[in-house]
Amino acid sequence: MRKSKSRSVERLLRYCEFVKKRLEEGKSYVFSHELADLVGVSPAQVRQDLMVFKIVGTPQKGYPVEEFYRVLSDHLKSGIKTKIILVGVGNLGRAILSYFIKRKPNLEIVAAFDSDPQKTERIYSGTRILHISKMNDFILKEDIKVALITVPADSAQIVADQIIKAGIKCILNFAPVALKTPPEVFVEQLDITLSIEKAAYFANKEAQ
Amino acid sequence: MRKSKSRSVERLLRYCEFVKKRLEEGKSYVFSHELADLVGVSPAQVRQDLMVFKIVGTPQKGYPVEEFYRVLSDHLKSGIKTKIILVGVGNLGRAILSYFIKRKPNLEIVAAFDSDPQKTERIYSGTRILHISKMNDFILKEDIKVALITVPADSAQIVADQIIKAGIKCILNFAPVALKTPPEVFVEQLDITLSIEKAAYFANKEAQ
DNA sequence: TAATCATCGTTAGTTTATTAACGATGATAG
DNA sequence: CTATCATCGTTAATAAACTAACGATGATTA
Ligand SMILES: NC(=O)c1ccc[n+]([C@@H]2O[C@H](COP(=O)([O-])OP(=O)(O)OC[C@H]3O[C@@H](n4cnc5c(N)ncnc54)[C@H](O)[C@@H]3O)[C@@H](O)[C@H]2O)c1
Ligand SMILES: NC(=O)c1ccc[n+]([C@@H]2O[C@H](COP(=O)([O-])OP(=O)(O)OC[C@H]3O[C@@H](n4cnc5c(N)ncnc54)[C@H](O)[C@@H]3O)[C@@H](O)[C@H]2O)c1
Repeated sequence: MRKSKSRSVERLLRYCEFVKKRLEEGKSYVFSHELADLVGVSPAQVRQDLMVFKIVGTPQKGYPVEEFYRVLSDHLKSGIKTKIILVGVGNLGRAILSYFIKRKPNLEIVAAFDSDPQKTERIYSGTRILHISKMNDFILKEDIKVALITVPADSAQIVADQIIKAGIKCILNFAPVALKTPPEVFVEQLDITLSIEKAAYFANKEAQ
Repeated sequence: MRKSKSRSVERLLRYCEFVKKRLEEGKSYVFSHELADLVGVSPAQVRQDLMVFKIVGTPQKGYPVEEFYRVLSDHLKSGIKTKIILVGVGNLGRAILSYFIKRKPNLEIVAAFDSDPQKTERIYSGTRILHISKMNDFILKEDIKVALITVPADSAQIVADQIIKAGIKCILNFAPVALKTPPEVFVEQLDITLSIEKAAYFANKEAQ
């Protein structure tokens, strides 16, 4: 899948959350440099992001928060509740489940799946844990498009194949393997270990 | 900090791990397209990565695994054990602690810190959990350069300021806030929620 | 009144990241 | 023996992401 403007989507999501808070605080305007600080880019980048959506501000007051929020939340569909499943209820999977409960109103982890019968057919942190054998039907019936993969590396590709076949279009993969997927499927890789190794690399470099 | 060639470092780390496995399997050569598949880039990119390190191969056999591993592991300092601390022993912090125990020989989480006295002064999954008040001295005495931040968003900046003052040079931040840090500090942001929101965005877009 | 100022929208330029392309190589097949 | 082939090293081209910079605006200050 084209990841087109993937980074700008990240920023837009953060802007949207921020201006929502502004709105609730009763503030009417926001400056590009405030948003720039929020996400860690230059004000020029922020202005460019907003230009695309024809959100116009004035040099005196900045951008009008209300219109800003309306346009962005409409584009980002932040009103729509997205149903998500999680596959692999291990240490990481449970951490995510317990974090997400009631945290984000527009994201809902509607079920989790595991191959271990000891872990399934119960509720964890408000989420149903079902056996993997029920996954295919569940995805189809509930029309799920987004999945989080938190199974061991060996199983990640197998799981990916299964869920894509069932209709999943967007995957967040925490397993440290590059998934082979058809081009229309969006895959985001979140490799915690790799990130730590990278940090370690720079630490050792800096020290010469 | 200059993130220079951050992406290529990620790939090099994966190549290194892969050729190590090759070596153990007794294979002598590897082709660029095999490495390309591994990390999800073109063979041209792989060849370019290796060119920098003067690792030369032949069109007939590919790249010699032994020299490949020697050069890369030397550059990546994968022999050096990097000491890491973790701050914030919540759900995510504990998941990481239990994952890392004995998993990566060159990375060691030597201690974890928390502000909650109920969670500290004990061992979790083989790692000492100490009270945050002992963090500064620990970083100094043990000469720690890498830290993982897994505290709530409100506390992340405070923690970052503390650890940077104590000497931390590389931070992996799991809290959903952009940290303000001096330019010489390497910060990697791992925002799980943002990644999920991004996936949800693409899922809703695809559906029109 | 006029100078100063921060910030705007926009265009141009820079940096980083990645792929395309091309001549060269030498093993293998006809 | 010669043509074909996959793959090499390398350079050029392209794409993505971001910053710099500039004229414009209008409020504020001198
Ligand atoms: N926990 C961490 O902090 C951490 C850090 C870095 C990377 N990761 C990666 O995240 C993933 C999960 O890590 P973890 O620590 O939670 O592992 P874990 O072993 O605790 O949990 C894995 C879970 O997946 C289940 N599972 C295995 N095969 C399955 C299958 N085919 N279908 C459905 N469920 C299956 C297991 O029963 C288990 O519950 C791994 O790929 C790991 O490499 C985790
Ligand atoms: N758990 C997840 O799956 C998940 C998902 C997305 C984002 N995150 C982010 O990761 C971070 C941790 O998440 P979590 O679910 O583990 O939270 P948590 O509330 O379970 O744990 C946070 C821990 O940090 C400790 N803490 C708080 N302030 C501190 C301070 N100043 N110094 C030291 N320790 C302090 C708390 O005592 C607690 O143990 C959060 O910023 C969260 O937004 C987590």
